[in-house]
Amino acid sequence: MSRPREFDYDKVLHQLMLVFWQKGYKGTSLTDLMESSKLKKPSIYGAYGDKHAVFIKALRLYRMQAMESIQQLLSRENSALKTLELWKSNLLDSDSSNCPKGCFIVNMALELGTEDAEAKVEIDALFEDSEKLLEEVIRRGQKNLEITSRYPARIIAQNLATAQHGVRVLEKAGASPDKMKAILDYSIESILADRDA
Amino acid sequence: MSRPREFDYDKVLHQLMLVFWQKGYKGTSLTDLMESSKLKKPSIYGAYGDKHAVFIKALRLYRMQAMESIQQLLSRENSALKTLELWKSNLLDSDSSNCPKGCFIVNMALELGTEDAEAKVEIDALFEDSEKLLEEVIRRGQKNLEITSRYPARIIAQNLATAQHGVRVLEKAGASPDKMKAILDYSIESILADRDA
DNA sequence: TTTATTATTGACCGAACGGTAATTAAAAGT
DNA sequence: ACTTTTAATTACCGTTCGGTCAATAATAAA
Repeated sequence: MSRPREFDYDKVLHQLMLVFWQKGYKGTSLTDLMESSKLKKPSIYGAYGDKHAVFIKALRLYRMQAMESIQQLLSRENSALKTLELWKSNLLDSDSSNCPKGCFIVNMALELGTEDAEAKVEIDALFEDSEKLLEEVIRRGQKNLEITSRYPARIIAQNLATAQHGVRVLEKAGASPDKMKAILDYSIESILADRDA
Repeated sequence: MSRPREFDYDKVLHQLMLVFWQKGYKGTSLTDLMESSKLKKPSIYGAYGDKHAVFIKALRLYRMQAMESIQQLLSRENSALKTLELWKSNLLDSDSSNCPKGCFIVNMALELGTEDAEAKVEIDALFEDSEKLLEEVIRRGQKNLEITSRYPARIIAQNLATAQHGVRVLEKAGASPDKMKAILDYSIESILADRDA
């Protein structure tokens, strides 16, 4: 018993996310959001809330998509090495794709730090979850003797996650895909098991 | 034959840098700069130029200080391992010190990306120079058989630099010093030579 | 067909933004 | 003492910011 909205809520939220991803939180104005969504201010406000609420919804959407993406990596029952290669390709592909540079969450972690409590929830959640998924991959690889057991899986996973953050920094700063590839190649190669013995 | 300025140019620039470091470029208003420097708007403008010019001067100051700091690490003729330990302590100390979280340059790299050409000069310069200094340390360590020669010094240095960026991300996001220490410990330990043979 | 509810629109708000013109004050050169 | 030059202060400018009010339009329920 009411007028239905004339736009696709999820589709528009995706568009809004892209704007925040590209321009940052403070760098995005309501005018930017209006242009990309082709909605007027009160429509955005009515559907998603104020600027900060839109932003948090955008962060959450990004996190969900990112989580799904990396969970798919693991669900396919590949070897640990193959999974890590897919992880690497994923990082390199996103660089050449048409979406904004870098990881939205990492970008926002550095813009907002720990000041925005709601944003911090999303940031911490993605960081922890992706670290845990990497740990699971490493654990598998250690059981299969693909990956060194010289260090605990957790430590190795922490380091891979940190390397990923670092690569995101380089990506955003305009580093070449070749350089990013070299770094990720090393990150993987240096934890292979056949070095041990 | 003119009136001298009543404040210390360099001291005030340092203060202004801290504001940009803490609040980011877009997050810093002229009012913020006025409060921290205790100067009025036209005084700031007269001495340093407009907001963007102040910002670039602040970035350059930070880069100079950072460069000097890491060059000092190398100039003391320690072993490569000792130098890397100092490098690690440096990263961990800056976390517990009273200056803003994270690396100013990394923060700005992620806020501005490649859009601000003048800022990009400073960002690229610090990234490249710190990578080169790390490469020099690694090269020394390889000659002394302290550090593995399984990979070229340049690759190892790239990876250490990337780990540093990643740690800066974690620091800014509020990670514990313990976690950062664990990651840096691994980064160093995993390139020691006594693993090879 | 009427009524209730909600989406959309256009106009508008006060506040904060970066920046500047005009004035006053202070030093140095003559 | 007087002029010149530059710093500091005050008041102000136009623009953009995020947000909202009032009016209109569209749907579903009665």
